[in-house]
Amino acid sequence: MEEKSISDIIEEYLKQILGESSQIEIRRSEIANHFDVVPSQINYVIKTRFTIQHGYLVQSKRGGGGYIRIERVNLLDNVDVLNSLIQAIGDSISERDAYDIVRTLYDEKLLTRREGDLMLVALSKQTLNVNDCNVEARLRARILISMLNRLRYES
Amino acid sequence: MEEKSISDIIEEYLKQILGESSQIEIRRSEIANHFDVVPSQINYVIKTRFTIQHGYLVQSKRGGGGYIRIERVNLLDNVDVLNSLIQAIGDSISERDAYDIVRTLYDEKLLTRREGDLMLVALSKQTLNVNDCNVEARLRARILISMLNRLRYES
DNA sequence: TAAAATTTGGTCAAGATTAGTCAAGAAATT
DNA sequence: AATTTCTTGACTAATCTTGACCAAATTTTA
Repeated sequence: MEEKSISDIIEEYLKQILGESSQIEIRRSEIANHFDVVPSQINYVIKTRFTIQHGYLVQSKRGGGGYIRIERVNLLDNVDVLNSLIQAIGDSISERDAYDIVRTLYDEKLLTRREGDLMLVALSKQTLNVNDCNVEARLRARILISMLNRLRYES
Repeated sequence: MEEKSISDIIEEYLKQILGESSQIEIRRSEIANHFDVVPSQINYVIKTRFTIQHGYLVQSKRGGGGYIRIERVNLLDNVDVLNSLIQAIGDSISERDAYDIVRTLYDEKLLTRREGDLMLVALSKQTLNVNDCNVEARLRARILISMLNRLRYES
């Protein structure tokens, strides 16, 4: 609510800019300077909050004129994006990453809250309750991909 | 009658704040400090008094900027139906029986078509893909029961 | 043009900050 | 007296912050 971490604030800032155009290019050091953090914190924010699971593609370039480009994408509409998402899932996915994907679909209004919650409880560690974490993650991947494919065909 | 425990007092305090907005975010250490108890007592209060059976959803985040979020939800009045279904499922259920339950809920208009389909793909033999049939049936039961529990409340 | 210098972003690990778990003992209730 | 509930704290886990070191691209210089 009130005491947000600086990472949360940087996330909001970037998303606010992204609200105006669907793609932005930033200079890492500028953002870091603006929020008075070390440059690698920007990498941390991007790595934890702007993944494909969240519905973002990120590209970057080093050297003079370097940049970090963040692009907002649609997970289900675009076949390429959906494929890269399924590729990112692979045959195994953590509870956290699965949660992020469902959350993104909900944010994009592709799921109702009830549908999203039904998916989340089916993917939760508590429900799956498998001793072996690898087995659990593989099972979660199968369930999630099955559900995504169902959504894909029905939309 | 008797003295209130400190857990009761913390419960009242949280519910009072929840009376103003249907969702609150607290910092565990702040509440613990305010009532002069160890932090884990807050977990105890939440675990015993803010369960889904009581009509609350709880989420949390650790690390800097961490929080515990408590949300009040509206319990629906079809709880009895769901309870008896959960009873009937027990700790194991076949694909066929699970299908029938979902179908029944759909016919009773407790599920939309999409919700029902999402449940079915998550419960199918093909998705679960577990060698041992008993293990599979127990896993299916856990998933179905978790989903039915989600249907107990709205929004 | 090739090497060197400069300018950018990337990785990783240690430390800090927050919440979660569990079990033992105390207190209350039956 | 037995059982249940509450309280406490040691240990665990997740997340965030920082900085040293690495890699790539461009620009400058020999």
